[in-house]
Amino acid sequence: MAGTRATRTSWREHTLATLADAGYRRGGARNAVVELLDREDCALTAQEIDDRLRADGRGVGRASVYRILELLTELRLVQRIDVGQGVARYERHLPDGDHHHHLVCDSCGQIEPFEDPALEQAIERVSRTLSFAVDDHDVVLHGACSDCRDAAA
Amino acid sequence: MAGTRATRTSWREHTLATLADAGYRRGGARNAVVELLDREDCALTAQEIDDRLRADGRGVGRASVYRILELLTELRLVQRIDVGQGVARYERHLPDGDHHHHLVCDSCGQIEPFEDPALEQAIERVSRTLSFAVDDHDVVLHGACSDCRDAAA
DNA sequence: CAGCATAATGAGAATGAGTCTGATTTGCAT
DNA sequence: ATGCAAATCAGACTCATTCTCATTATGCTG
Repeated sequence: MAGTRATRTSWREHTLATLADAGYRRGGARNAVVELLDREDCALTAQEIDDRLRADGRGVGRASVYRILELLTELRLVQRIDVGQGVARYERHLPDGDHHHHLVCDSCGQIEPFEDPALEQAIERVSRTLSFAVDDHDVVLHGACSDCRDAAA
Repeated sequence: MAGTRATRTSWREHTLATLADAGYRRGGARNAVVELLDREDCALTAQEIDDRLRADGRGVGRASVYRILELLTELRLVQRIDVGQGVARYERHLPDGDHHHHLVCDSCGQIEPFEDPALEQAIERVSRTLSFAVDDHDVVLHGACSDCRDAAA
C-alpha cells in the first residue's frame, strides 16, 4: 500500500463525532455511507456509492444516499466535485488540509488527483480580493491522460 | 466601462470562419446561436439560450442547441462550464486569452466572473509538471455573495 | 440553373441523475 | 418500556440532456 496508516483519528471517527455534536442521531444507512467513503480515496459518484453498498450486502435507498451526501456536504465533511461530466462526485474532506484537485481525461473520462501548494496560495490570495466570502474552491484541469495522448498520436 | 472595444475580428467572425475552414456547412440555427453568444458576456445555460432565441422570434430546436454547443465546444470556440448546479453553462472562448473564472453564490445561485493573472500562472506552471496533456482548466470558487453574506449575518 | 448527396435542423421520445413523497422503522430521551 | 421525532426506503416524479428519424437546406456538379 501507499503510506503509513496513521489512523489515530480517522475521517470516519471525526465525521461521526461531528454528526453527533450537531445533534444528529445515528443511522445504519449513514454509517454505511461514511464507512464506504472512509475506505475510498478517490471521488465517487452517488451511483457508485449505491452500487458498492449493494454489493456489500448493505443496500441503501437511493434517496438516502443523496440525502446523506447532501448533509455531509453541508457540514463540510465531504466535498462535492463536478468535473463536467454531468454527474456529481463526492469524496471525504479532511479538516487538516490535504487538499487536492482533479485532472480529467476528456477522452476516456479517467479522473486523477493532484495537488500543488502554489496553486492553493494563488487561490487564497485572489479570494481575499473579491466581494464574495469564498469558503471553498474547485480546480479542474481538462486534457488527455498519457494513454489517450499516445493513442491520439 | 472596462476596455476599448477592439471588435476588429469579432468572436462571431472568427467562429464562422473556423467552422467553414473545418468543412462545416452554414446553417440558420447555428448562426443564431453564434450570434447570441457573441452578444453575451456571461455564461448561459442551454435553457437560457433556447429561451432567448425563442423570444427573438428565432426558435431553434432544443436538440439543435445542444448539438451546436457540443460542436463549438469541441472546436474550442465556446467553453463549457459546470459550477455544480446540475446545469452546464456555455460562454464564448476567446482565442486571445481574456480568460476568466467564476464565483458561485451557493445561497442564491448567482454567478460572477473574475480573473487573476497570478492564478493563471500557477495553473500553467503546475500543468507542465503533470503526466496529463492539459489543454484547458476551470476554477470555481464557492461562497456567499455580499447580499447573501449580509442576510446570513 | 437544376439535381443530388449529404449536412443541418427540428419535434418529440427516451434516458438518467437527482429530488420529492408518504409510509415505515429506528434511536433515544424519559 | 413508551412515544415522538429523526432516519430510512421504495417508488413516483422532475428536468437537463441525448437520441431518433423524418424533413429541410447547403453547396457542389454538370
